[in-house]
Amino acid sequence: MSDPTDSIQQQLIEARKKQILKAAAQIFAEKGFHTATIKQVAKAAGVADGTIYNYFPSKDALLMGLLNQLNETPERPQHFQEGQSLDFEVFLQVYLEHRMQQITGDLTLLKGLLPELLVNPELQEKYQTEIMAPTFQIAEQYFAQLMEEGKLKKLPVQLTTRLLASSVLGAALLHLMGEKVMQDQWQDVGKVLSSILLSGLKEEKHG
Amino acid sequence: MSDPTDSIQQQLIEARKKQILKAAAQIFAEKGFHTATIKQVAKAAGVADGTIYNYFPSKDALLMGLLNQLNETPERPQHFQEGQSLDFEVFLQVYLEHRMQQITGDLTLLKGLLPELLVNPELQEKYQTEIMAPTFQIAEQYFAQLMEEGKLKKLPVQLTTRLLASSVLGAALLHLMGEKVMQDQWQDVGKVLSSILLSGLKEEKHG
Amino acid sequence: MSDPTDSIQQQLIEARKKQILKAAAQIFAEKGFHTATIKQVAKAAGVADGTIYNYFPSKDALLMGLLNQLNETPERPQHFQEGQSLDFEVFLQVYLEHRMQQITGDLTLLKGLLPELLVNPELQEKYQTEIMAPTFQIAEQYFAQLMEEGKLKKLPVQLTTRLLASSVLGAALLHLMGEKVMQDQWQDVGKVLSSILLSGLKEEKHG
Amino acid sequence: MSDPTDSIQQQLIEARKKQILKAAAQIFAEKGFHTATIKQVAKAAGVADGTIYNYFPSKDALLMGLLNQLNETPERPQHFQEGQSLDFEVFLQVYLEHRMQQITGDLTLLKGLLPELLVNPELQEKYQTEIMAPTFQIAEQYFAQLMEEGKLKKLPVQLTTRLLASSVLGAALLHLMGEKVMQDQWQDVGKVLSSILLSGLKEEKHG
DNA sequence: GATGAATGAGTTTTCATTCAT
DNA sequence: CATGAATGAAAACTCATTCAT
Repeated sequence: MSDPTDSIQQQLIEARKKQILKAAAQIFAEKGFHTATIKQVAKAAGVADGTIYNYFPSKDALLMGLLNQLNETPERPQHFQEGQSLDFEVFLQVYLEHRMQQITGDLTLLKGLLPELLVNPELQEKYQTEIMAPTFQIAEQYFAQLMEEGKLKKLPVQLTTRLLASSVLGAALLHLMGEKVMQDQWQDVGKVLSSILLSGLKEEKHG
Repeated sequence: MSDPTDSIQQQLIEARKKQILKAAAQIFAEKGFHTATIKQVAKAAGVADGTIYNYFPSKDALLMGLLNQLNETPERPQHFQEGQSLDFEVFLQVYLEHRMQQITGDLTLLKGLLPELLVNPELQEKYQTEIMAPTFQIAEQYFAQLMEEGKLKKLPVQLTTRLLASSVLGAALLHLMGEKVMQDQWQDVGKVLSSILLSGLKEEKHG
Repeated sequence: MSDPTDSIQQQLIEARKKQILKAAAQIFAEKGFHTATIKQVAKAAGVADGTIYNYFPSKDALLMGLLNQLNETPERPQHFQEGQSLDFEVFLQVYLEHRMQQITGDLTLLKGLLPELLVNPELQEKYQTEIMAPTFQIAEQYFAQLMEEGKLKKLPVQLTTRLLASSVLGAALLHLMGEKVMQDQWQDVGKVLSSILLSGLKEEKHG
Repeated sequence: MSDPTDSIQQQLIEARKKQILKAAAQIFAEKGFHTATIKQVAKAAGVADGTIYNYFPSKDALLMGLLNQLNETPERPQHFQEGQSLDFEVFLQVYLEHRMQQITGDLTLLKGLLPELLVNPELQEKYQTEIMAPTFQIAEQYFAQLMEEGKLKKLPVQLTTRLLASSVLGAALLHLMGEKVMQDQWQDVGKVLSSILLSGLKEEKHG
């Protein structure tokens, strides 16, 4: 079989990488990518400066590593597939509540990446290809089917999925930017957002 | 009363400040706040490095200055007041289309600020107090009234206004992050978004 | 005419460059290129570390600058031309004595460059093209003519010029490497070398 | 008497040392002493970084080790002794041809040492005492005798031997520095050099 | 004795800021 | 006030050396 020693070595290396990435995520989120220093990350990870370079070739590579980590927990697409058996109304509500909760963690991480994501084309490309595109693709299929079945209004599918994502992303961003109401009532956001997205703001006309 | 020389002096100073801020906005948007250098801003503004420090005490102060500038063109609140005379449906559509168009410029600037906005508490505080709070306050009043009048569903007003802003902000963010669909179909975003926000995604039941 | 201010600026810049190069030559010669630090060069030049980077983009560029400086004092070729009017025997003697004297200064500089010259292809190329090739070209013409005129033996011209240079270079190298005899009797090297090169080591046969 | 185990141990240790020095010679020649890293040497030697430190106390010690190795193959002095039975003219020709061929290998190694040799006094001292001095001493005796016998011109013996060495060293250096002619016609250098050294450049006068 | 991950001192380089002209 | 050369603190990164396994 495979040399078990190798496997253990690999596991140790992976563990160390995760330890460093975790520290990086924390420090980057706290101070922002550029303001954060390798020294700070090293200290947070409990290792020496140089040790980080035994696992990542550069500070930029730490960012990439964080992205890859996001990539390795792609829980999102799965939800859409599970959702296929549910009523859409229920699904959206459940999905958004869960998503809102989850995004807080993700976004603390994203907070460290976002600045670079806006400016660094290489990172942008990676994020688009590896994270956004796959998610949107599955969502599009799901929405297209629902529209086909007459359960949803006929709207431009691609834009609709992006706008759904936008509202979640935007809410999280306001939250990160320190908007008080968004922070105080964060637990209600999923419910209110799903309500708006489902049936709109307008009072429905009666009889 | 006031010494007219002073006034002219003041105007010259203001003009110089604007010239520098304009250059800063451009450079920060292009490269991001940290990657941009004072030298680059100075060159873009057509002045010497040192000159910038005659008008702004530090690089950080340039960011503040940009925020202040945003503050001085508060066209948004006005829209809500104008909207009071329109049908909400029409208003939202018009408002969103206009907002979407305008936000592209704003966000190019915001792209330079956002990183700092996520990380720098002082800046965050300023942005909250001087820009977001006033806008939301007016919007809240407007929405509260519409709900009162039965034109809108009864929803938590504060959260609703934030979510409205969120979807716009999120859309712009996706656009900035290089999302292809959002970029290609940007001109349709306002229409589709207002459609969703008004009457939701769900197919309305027919009698 | 041309703005005299510009000219003064240029002169100041050139003076500063020379000041830094001089310090670099000294420090590189003392400690060798790699062992020398920018801090040491800066200190020797009496400027701050950063100042060096206002004049040279990198430590490597300092080396290049030193080569260029060698290039700007190409006194050697001239000698060959002057030599055309002299008897070769006299010329070689005078030339070597002068060259030996001069090379001590040059080689102190070369001592800083040589290590890199052996290893850095870019530098090597530059040295070949800009310094050696032109010198050899003139020497070749001169020697070819002398051979033509029957004043010198017919030998492969190119190799002969290189070997002439070799013996000077080698002597200087021994000197630099600390060879005692070479150092102690340095003032006689020119004379002995020209004697050997002119009529060889062998005792000439008589009658 | 002596513990045979010790002897085997010693031999193993010596073998390991040679293996490491061989790798060091190669890597130092390729990249130069400072640019080369212990990691690279270790890899080339097929051992771990740390292992090198079981045999040499420091990176500098590797240089010393290489010098010692040169010292252990002192084939040169022997040649002079053999030469005593030959005609000087033949001897010089044969010797130079052989030396030229051999020096290419030596100098590839020297290429790695030279930078340090020019700068590091400790190394310089060692090289002088252990390598150059003995060689020159034998050569001096040989030349002094030839002059005594009237086979060579009376010239300052010490300087003459150094200049002989200089021309060989210089030629090799030009070769290492990438001089094209020297590289292309390397196989002829011995012949031309011996011709010049024997009877000089000047056309001998006839009758 | 062999290993190679961890260390951290030391290096090059950048750039906000100052200040003499 | 404008200028831009000088400054030097601070950052990313390298690598000889150590030492637990």
